[in-house]
Amino acid sequence: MLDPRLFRTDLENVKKQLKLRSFNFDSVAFEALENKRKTVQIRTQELQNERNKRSKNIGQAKAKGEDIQPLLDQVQDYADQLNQSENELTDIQQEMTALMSAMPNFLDEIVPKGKDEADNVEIDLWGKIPVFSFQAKDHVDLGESKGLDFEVAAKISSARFAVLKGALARLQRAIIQLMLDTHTDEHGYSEIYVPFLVNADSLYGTGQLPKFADDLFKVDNDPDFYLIPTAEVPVTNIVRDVIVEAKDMPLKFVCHTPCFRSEAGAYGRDVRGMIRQHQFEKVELVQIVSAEESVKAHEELTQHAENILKKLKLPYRKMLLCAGDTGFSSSKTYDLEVWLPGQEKYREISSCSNFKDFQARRMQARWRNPETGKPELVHTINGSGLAAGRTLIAIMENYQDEQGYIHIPEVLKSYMGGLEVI
RNA sequence: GGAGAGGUGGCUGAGUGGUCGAAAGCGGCGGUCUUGAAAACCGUUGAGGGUUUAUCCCCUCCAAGAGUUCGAAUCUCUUCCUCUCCGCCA
Repeated sequence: MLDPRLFRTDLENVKKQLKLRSFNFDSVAFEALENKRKTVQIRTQELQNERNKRSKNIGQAKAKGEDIQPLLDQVQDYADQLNQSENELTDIQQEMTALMSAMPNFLDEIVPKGKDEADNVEIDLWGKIPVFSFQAKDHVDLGESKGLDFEVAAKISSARFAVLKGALARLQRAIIQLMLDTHTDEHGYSEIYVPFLVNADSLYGTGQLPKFADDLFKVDNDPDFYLIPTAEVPVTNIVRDVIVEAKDMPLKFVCHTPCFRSEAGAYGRDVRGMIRQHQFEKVELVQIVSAEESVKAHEELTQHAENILKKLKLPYRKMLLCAGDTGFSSSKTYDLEVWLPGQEKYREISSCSNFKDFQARRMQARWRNPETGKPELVHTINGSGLAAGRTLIAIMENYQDEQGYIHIPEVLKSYMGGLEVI
């Protein structure tokens, strides 16, 4: 959520910022609503004040044993007026909140213009793309004889699910272990385990609701639960409605969870293989920091994700997303894209975003700044470190040999019980 | 799932219709005293919002929502959560 004060003090800038995101903002209608809000709120509060004063008078008169009937008569006509005014105010406030909840975050000024992923800017390139003396296979062909099974998954569930058996299942687990160990032991994160079903408030807090309900799996319950699309949701919401003490800042969490996405808008995209699934494993990094620290923390968190790719010796590039490709809640996002020999393309394996105070305002997540003694909104930052399913694909494809074997990367061997080749 | 007890400020905890945003204690902050510190004493100490240049002032918030009332932390209803016992269970 954007700061409501911006709408009152600098509406022109709001218009300009939202236009950068191609968000159609009717500022004239908004301003009219805002003016109405002001009038109604002032009137409501005056009426409330009047009611409070008169009620106190009645209380005092009664305490003295005076006749309160004349006072009661006076106050009669207030109830209706006040009630009407309060209802009107509530309606206006709800309308404004609904409007503002649907507005995307402001982009960081460094974010390049552009409409889709073709306009993203490469800012770093790491590793050597492997050159094979044979036709490289993709993970589907490589996995066929090794326990990567889409048919069984389709039978048990549906398309866009995968079953992993034997060494491949273990390899995915090894990848997750490596990530968790690296982030806790070397990057200073605390590991955390969280629920995979969350309530609507949590999804509102991180910005998936109300706008992106179609991307989520909803579980019929009263009240409804949703399967998490990313660990970002439960982990970030830890600080919802919390004022974090300065001594506990920054908060750094690493969390492994499965992620569930309906992929409603992705019919026909990436239908082959396990690039795009309804369920996948991910290790997520989340930082809760002060506004002052947030730029630095975002850079660092992205590097933490990059370190995993480096350890696995997987070639990747780092992209700064353009305006059109940056997510709703984010002000600035780096995508890490790993090289997939089977597709001869770089594909997203991590997305690291700085949400600034956008999620924090929705969540009322604050920290107490010792300099002012006052609660201030935190900044939230998160990124995949990394998506484990896609990491598995990347390893399969980059570490293949002519016979179709997959070699285990050096750093994973200790997690694989000595297994060198699958 | 059944029965019972509860949810009050950073924490403990009082408050069953009328200046209660809320006693008291602890903690925090400021001060007196001290070479310094502790102890003692004094003062201060929630969040959000409106208005304002600012102060003042005003509104809202005692799990959440609805209701009764001139007036609700206090009464009624619904929901959620926590604890205890029983049942079931990895």
